[in-house]
Amino acid sequence: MARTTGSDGEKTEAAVREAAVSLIARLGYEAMSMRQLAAEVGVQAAALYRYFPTKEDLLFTLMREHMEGLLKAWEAARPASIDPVTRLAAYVENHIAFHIERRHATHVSNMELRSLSHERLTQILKMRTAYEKELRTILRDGAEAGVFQVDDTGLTAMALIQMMTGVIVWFRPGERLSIAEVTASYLSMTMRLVGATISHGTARRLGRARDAVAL
Amino acid sequence: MARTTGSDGEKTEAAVREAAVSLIARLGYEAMSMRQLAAEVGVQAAALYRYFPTKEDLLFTLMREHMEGLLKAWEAARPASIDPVTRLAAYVENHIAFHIERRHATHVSNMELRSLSHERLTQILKMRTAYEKELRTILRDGAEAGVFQVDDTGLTAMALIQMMTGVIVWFRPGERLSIAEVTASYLSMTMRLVGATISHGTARRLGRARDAVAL
DNA sequence: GAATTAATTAAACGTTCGTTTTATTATTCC
DNA sequence: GGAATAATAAAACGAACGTTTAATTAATTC
Repeated sequence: MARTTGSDGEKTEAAVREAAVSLIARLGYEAMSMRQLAAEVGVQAAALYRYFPTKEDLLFTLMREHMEGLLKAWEAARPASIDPVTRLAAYVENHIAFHIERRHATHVSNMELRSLSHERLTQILKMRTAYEKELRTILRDGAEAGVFQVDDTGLTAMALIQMMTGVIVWFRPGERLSIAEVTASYLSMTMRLVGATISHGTARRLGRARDAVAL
Repeated sequence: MARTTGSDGEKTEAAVREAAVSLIARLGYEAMSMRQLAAEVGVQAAALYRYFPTKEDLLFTLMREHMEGLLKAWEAARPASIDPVTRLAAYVENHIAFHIERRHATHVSNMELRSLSHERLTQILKMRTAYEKELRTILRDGAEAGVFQVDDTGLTAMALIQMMTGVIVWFRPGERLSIAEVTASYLSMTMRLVGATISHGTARRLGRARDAVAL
């Protein structure tokens, strides 16, 4: 047989991406076979090669789009304010919301880096570094303004990112805690960790987050 | 050919473990072939099967011994004191020291869980849970004694563990920061994160840690 | 120093892998 | 409605995989 009734390139490609993220997150990139992926999509393995020339191209595409999405999400969420506390709060909220919504894709982007070619690894790491630099800038500005107590900006940024991203390891939607509760907790942990001096405006802001949890 | 001059089972087994940890950490469990591992040890692939009946047995052995080592290290480091701040400081110091010294093995134990059979996964997770429970107990005791300000003991424990273990992702010995500096920074971040009330004795203890960094 | 045991090599087994080739059918275009 | 094109199936390719079997040699035992 050959082309099947109702088949459509765009639909198939979208289905491949979705199935690939889920399968790679569950089994790992090396452990997932192209035949397994094809079966999940309901297609023959050869059909996958119409959309992605190699298995690694598929992986890279998933990772690149995940990182591009993360950078775009932060661009959209980045506040106009220059207040470091406000900016840090926005960064934390955006980071947690983005990663909880994309648990599988985050898993893939964090765990399968070693399966990329050197050149592509560099591309992904460049995007990641740019994203992390945003946090370091916020921390440095806050430290210089005297509203944060931070020993080492780089170390603190890494610690915060590991802590926040780690939420995808244990968080399961619909269990004990809601996304809003988790976000509020991570926000207050972050602010304490950086020794944030709470201004009047900030206190009102954090108070609102806490009220939301109480609902 | 067959048995080689000077060959010895114990030496070979130790070499296999060592090479396996390093190769799996670098390439991933699925991506590492038994032939590759054998070549690294300087032996034929079939020789590996004298020590580990299957590839998965090898992985499981590495993970189990890593987790057993972690639990034993904490048993040895656990202070007699009932003061939550002292206990938390000991937990953080032990955790970071243990994981920095075993970066590769930690990588393997954290990243390759999905390659274990269900039964063996359960065994490893049981050990991990027992270890994490120690931290939750410290946090709960501290919260009940009023020396820690912690919203949610479980969530805080996970956040701290992710933050601390994450050190192996970016830390490289011999670069900008020493192990002592990193440990001291993580200790103070932890204490701020849990909102620790610093007593006189604790202040002296943390002060000593800070002095060590200044060396 | 012969017999036994431990450690290893060399070769092979069947399976699965990523990928390519070729053929076939559905859809689109004019 | 015929031609062109897009989307797929089916089958095959060579390579690599984990593992097993059989043979061989070093070390140990008595």
